[in-house]
Amino acid sequence: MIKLDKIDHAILDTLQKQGKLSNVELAEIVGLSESACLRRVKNLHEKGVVTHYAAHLDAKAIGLPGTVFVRVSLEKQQEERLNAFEEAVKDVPEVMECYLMGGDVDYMIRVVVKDAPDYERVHNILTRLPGVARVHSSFALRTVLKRTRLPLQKS
Amino acid sequence: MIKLDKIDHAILDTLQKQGKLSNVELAEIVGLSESACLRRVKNLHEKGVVTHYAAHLDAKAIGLPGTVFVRVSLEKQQEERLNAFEEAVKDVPEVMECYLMGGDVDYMIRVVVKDAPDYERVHNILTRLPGVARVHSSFALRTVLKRTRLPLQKS
DNA sequence: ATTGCCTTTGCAAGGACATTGCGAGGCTTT
DNA sequence: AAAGCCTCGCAATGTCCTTGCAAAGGCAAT
Repeated sequence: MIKLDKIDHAILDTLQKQGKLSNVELAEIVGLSESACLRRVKNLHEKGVVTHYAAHLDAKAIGLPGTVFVRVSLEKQQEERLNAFEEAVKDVPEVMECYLMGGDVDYMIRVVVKDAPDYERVHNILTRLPGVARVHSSFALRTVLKRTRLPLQKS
Repeated sequence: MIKLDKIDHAILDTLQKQGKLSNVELAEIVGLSESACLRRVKNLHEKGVVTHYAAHLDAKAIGLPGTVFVRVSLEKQQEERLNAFEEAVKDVPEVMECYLMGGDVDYMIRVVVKDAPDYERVHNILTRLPGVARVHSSFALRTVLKRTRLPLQKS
């Protein structure tokens, strides 16, 4: 794990909130000169702490207001089956997150959709992925909170 | 809903992948002049399609490799109770997502943590939020896929 | 405490970029 | 067909990014 001092934390915390901030503004916020600030940001990239920058869209504005949590159980828990499913699920663009779970369910998936009929389409895709035995869907009625800013405490 | 043409889609799709792209590079990718491209990007901001830009961090690199899905049931489903819980959950920085769910569970929450002991701390916080009756936790064994790029199909 | 080494900083300059105004072209409406 | 509107490309100004270099700070060993 990479050592991060207080200024690094300030940089990361700020860039998580305002990724498009100019370097001069960022430098002023964290209390560094432009060059020193830019070097630290670059370093955080090279060390892999910052993976990438992304514009975030309003899901409603582009016609994808729906969120569905899908729990997928596979037929067998063989290694090759897991890989086949995992590779296949990456090709479904509506799938935003996928986690291998402990407990009675194999995968937890978050899917974005236009509406209920649109989810039927995605549902059919998911049930046909390799190794899938059961698919259990839970619709979200409303998004209460969606955050991209990871908490940066003292490590 | 805002009307988006093919170029808008290209802009959004590109900025979702590479939010730090310079305007000149973006203009070349989408096949526009710099000024025209910049105006469209600005417009997408003003219309609320693009909400903000964010740097994305490697959760492992900053010591938060764990993901826990938490299902929270409230005591009563009164409007005021929902609001109290929702406002309180926003103040828990480890909570990255929170959805009001249909079905037998009230809220679905995704939490990031350092490890199991760290989750105990967060668990205690969550159980003490206003109106909480039951908290059911599911640890993710592994992150298979985490995407920030929403699918932009023909609407 | 002092020396030496290494890291990180601030300053300055050149080059790249963002941002505005202006006129031209295309599309829709009447 | 003509008018109006929207969006485009071009050009110029101001801001920002980016690199080199010398100085200051932190750390370890003596």
